[in-house]
Amino acid sequence: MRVNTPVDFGLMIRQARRARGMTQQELARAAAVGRQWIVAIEAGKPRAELGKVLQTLAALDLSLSIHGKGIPEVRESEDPIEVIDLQAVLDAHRRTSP
Amino acid sequence: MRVNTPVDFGLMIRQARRARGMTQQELARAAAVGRQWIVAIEAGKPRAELGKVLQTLAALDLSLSIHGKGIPEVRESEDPIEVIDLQAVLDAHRRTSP
DNA sequence: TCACAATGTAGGCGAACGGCGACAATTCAT
DNA sequence: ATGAATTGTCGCCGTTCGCCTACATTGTGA
Repeated sequence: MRVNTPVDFGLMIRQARRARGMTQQELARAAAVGRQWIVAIEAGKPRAELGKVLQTLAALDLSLSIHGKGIPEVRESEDPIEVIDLQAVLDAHRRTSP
Repeated sequence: MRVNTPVDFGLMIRQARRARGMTQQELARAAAVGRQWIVAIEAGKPRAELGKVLQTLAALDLSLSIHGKGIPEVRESEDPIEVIDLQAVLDAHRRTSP
């Protein structure tokens, strides 16, 4: 889902936290932040620091993607998809089951 | 592309800015932040405030998406995806590169 | 309904923010 | 090679952060 504002982040974090049955206290510990910081970010605090936001998303096993002109779809270092020689697979299949 | 750390944000912002032929000064004005703030965020400052980061992405016409368990794929109000006639695209491709 | 957990709020504290101006360093075109 | 544009760094300053403790509020289950 797209996130455009700090309020969006708050809603998403709260939703994901609840989906995992976590309390604010638990999430705070998992993300290494104070409990009131969770309260604040879930309320959409715009001046929250970026690093803690990312820590929190990670603690919730959420991932962020960025899109737009000039941004490649994937990074080299990102887990590459397996390369398959479709032709070879098909050939092999034809040989075994004609 | 996935972004996991503040450094990732910095790289993406710089890349998008250059892809648009903008100077740090111009981006700073467009995002309503100081020029030194752009310097800092592009360097990966972890304690930058969330709101300004989002302003900057908006100024670059970049969009953020969040994914994970408990997060719906799209929001009701989100702009619908373009409908593509795959068959037509494939037909055209076959004609140009048989 | 009642008690307890979960969540939201307030004040105090040291630390860091981000804007600004000024200056160095780097990049780039001519 | 040289000069301008772009980018990076420094210090000052008022503001805000985020953590903490403690207390108010809301929610939830027995």
